[in-house]
Amino acid sequence: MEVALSIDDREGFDGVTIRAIAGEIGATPMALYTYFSDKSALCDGMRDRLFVQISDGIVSRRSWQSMLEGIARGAYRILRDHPNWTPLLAHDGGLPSSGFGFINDLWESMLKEGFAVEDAMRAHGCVMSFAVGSVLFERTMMGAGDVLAKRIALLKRPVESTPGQYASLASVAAKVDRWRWDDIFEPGIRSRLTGVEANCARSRRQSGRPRASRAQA
Amino acid sequence: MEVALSIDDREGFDGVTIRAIAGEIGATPMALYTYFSDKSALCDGMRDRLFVQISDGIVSRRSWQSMLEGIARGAYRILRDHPNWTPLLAHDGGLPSSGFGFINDLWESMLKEGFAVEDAMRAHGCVMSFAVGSVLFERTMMGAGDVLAKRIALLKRPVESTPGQYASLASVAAKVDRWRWDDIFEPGIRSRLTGVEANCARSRRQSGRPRASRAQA
DNA sequence: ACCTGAACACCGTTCAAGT
DNA sequence: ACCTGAACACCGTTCAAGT
Repeated sequence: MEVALSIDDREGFDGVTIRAIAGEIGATPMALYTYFSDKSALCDGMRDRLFVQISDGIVSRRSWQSMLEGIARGAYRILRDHPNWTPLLAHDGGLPSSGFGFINDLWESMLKEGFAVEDAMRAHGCVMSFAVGSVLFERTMMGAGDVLAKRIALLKRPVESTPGQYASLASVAAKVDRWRWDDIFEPGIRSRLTGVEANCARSRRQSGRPRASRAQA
Repeated sequence: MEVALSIDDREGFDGVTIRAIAGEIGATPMALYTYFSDKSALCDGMRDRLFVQISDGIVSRRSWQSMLEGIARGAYRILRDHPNWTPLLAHDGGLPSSGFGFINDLWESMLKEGFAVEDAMRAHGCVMSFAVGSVLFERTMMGAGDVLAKRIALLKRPVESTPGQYASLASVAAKVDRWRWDDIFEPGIRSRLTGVEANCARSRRQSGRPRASRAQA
């Protein structure tokens, strides 16, 4: 699994072949079929490892706020550090089983704090969508080149080929090489988290349900 | 291109082979190489068509608000209707050239209305990340099965196999079959859009720059 | 410029055979 | 249970050849 992810990192998702993995661990391609039924199962395993790496970075699990923040930041950071892993997100399979424990704890904590079930999903979705969507947005907007220079070139190329046609695009492209994407992500994730917290408080007031535990907030 | 997207729809992304496309349009595989240099160029073309389909559904381009709302809703709706197209998002290549005109118009309108360049990117990213991230979140959470039943099964399976272990997961899973994801997405996108508008107003006050045109607001 | 058909180097996977 | 090696049906792509 680790070998597969490391190949993905270096060669891209298309480079992850059963033959390549086998070669790297010094075995025959068919030897791997003892451990995975087929390639789709191998991708499931990679998704599993991805989720583990994301949740491993979470610093605190004492409140739903810190868990939600941790899982969102982790997803963003890991996918930014390993852009070639993003195709794993688009694959089928649902939440990997390695994530059941964490998600269960997160939801338990949210429900305990007064979230309605649908509001918990809404909050969870709001924050996580922003995190993984940010990675996709940066890639879609700026391209997925390894070096920033390539991204700038991608955005500037059409502008230069037809001067004046895309004036606003050009004015943004001119600034892009001085951007730190974290400065875009950071206020965004903060804003989502405070918004979610405000919704929780309001939902608690409406339902008249008190907090289960003051200590966690 | 349309044939490629239709195969993607029916057979999944892995089914999109040069041989399959050629067979469907009644030609030899090698005949396609007159129109695409290689498979990566073919994927670029598919991304291009995807963007065109998304922006075709935009109802009004009179204000940056309606453009931003339109592109976000379009991305969400198209990807929900064609889940097998999501892998195209994870591919490299940057913004397809068919999107230059629209994005240029959007940014021009935002800059005119008083957004700083970085704030325009922030707002654009906030709304679009939520839209495409929502699709991914629903797939990651619920799996990508065609039928809702399969999604429920995916979430319920671990719960049933180890009863009581994931109580909160189970309580959410029990409600999932009555959910309409649009009811999660709808308030989310509304909230993002009003938030962005508030930020624009504040940014305009801070810079002391007046609106370029009252009519557009 | 556009299309063909044979060929090449790859891929996931099956199968029969070994330990 | 675990591993091998040959084989099969596929894939993207090259190449020489045709119009």
